[in-house]
Amino acid sequence: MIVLATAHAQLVRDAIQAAQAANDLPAFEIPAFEIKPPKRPEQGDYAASIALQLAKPAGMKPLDVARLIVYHLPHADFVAAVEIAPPGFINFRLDDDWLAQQVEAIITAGSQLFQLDHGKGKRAQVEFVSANPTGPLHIGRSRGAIVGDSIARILEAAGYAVEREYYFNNAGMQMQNLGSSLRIRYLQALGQPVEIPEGGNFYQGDYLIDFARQLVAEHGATWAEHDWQPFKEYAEQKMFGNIRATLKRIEIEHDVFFNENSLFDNGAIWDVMEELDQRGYVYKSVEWEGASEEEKLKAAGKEPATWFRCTPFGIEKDHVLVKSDGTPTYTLPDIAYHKDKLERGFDLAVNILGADHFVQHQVVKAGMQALGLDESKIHVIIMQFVRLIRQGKEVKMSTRRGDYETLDDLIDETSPDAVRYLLLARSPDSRLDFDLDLAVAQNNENPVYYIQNALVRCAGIFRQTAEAGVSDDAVDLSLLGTDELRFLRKALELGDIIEFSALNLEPHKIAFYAHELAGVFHPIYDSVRVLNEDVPADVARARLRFYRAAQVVFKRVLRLMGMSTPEYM
RNA sequence: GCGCUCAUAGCUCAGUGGAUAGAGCAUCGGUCUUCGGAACCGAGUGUCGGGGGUUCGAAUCCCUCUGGGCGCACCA
Repeated sequence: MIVLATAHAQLVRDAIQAAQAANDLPAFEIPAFEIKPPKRPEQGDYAASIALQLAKPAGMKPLDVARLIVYHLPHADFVAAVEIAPPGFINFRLDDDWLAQQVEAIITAGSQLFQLDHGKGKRAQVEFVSANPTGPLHIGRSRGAIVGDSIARILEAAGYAVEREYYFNNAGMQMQNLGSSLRIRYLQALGQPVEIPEGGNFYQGDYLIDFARQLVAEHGATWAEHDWQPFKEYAEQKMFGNIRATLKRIEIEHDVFFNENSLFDNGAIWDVMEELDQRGYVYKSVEWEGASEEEKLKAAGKEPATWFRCTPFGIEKDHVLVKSDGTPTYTLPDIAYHKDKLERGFDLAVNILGADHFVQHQVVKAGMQALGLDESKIHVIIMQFVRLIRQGKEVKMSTRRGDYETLDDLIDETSPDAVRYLLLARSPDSRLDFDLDLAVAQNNENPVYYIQNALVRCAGIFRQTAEAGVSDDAVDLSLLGTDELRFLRKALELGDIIEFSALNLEPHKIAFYAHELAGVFHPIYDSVRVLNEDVPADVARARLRFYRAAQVVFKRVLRLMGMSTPEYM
């Protein structure tokens, strides 16, 4: 099937070139331009403002440019009429017969509807979640999880071979604290009078009490003399099981779990260090080169550390690669990790990060440039935070203490579909308030139900018509009315939406589109009946066929968002 | 203080150079009594945070001010 916005744009581009070849228009480079459905129906189905843009380079009036473009426009079967509107808009109208025939094209495409070849032969990687296994996933991670997986789905629809990756760290102090915390819970489970110290870096969550009970059930008291290490390993394994199970509930499964530690084991971080050094981006000092007097005073007396000179790449200050005690910071393996990504040959590597990691990603990109790598393949989506609202008040979240809201809790309270939709339906740039009461509400304020109800209504028609023996074989699609054609226009926009979302990595467009599509569907459902004595048999059959196509479109859209496609609710 | 980001209808938000700025919810009025009413139809609402600039054209780009959020570690 064709993507209409792109197809129209190609017609216009061909027309401009033809006009230039005929010397009707002077030679100039054709600028990037957009063709999209206009706001008002009287302005056609697709509209272009290119003639206005070209007025200056062409040295002509916009209206004259528009006339020339229209004159040279090649024929296309999907175009019924082209109109010029002052001051120079070109408005296209879709052909009704062609539109009606798209019912068959949609049904044939099925679950592969608007499967594009934009990324054909290309490999994309999306890295998301990437939470260290120190506790269950909490709400703060959930938005990135949904957005990351949705981007992966859209890239797949655009034709990319996509890998979902989870980057984690199972070494370091945090994990040691986790092991120590579990050890105390274990001793408690054995009845020993030990307490988790207040205020320390211990994990208070109840999940460790559960793990401790399981540990006692499996090993009895035999671990009582062990230090934190085996406890850490046990906790880590359990935690990952927990995290993966949670993610699976919202239809997220990663292909690769990348352990940061492997970059230490194979020496990759030291290779990167050496290369950065050779290129002149490493130095040893107690403070960074541009340090203020105040900073120098603070650093006085410290042992020298190893710094990454990243200010040449527009970063405000240099960052430490290796601490004075000889251990690397997070920055060094992170640079090595992204180098590894690029060397694995991905054409596109998308990284979903929280707003607090903004500077860190800049440093990593600087690292890529310093290494002479093509950092343009790395795309970072910075997400603003999610705020949880209950009864109009913010619910405070904390990973360390036990009183936080986990993603599991959220799914239990609402539903996987509500979580997927509500966390997706917002631009990543804006902060997201997740209103628990609204998400729990089973009423029409919740867009999830409005969208899925369209599918349920289709299923209802199919059940009833099957009983009544109405067939939709070999129907005459020209019997479809203007309402059905209106829905088809909107349905065909899905191609534009997928292409745009994939190109700009903006998955929230799909969520808004889904709601709009449902908004076009429901009024039609009311007026365009199949089983009604006033409806002639051949019209009923054509309409039934139409609803089959509608179901295909809704299913495709819901699956692109990782949502279920119910037949009953 | 510096960097990033956000500010659009009563509320939650779309809209990133084009035509008269749009949805949903809420509010008010109506349909209907059902191929699933979790529905449909109709009505009103805007100093696009303020100011300046670029442009034939700005919610959109630039500057500036105000007000939120997030960063500005030898943490990850």
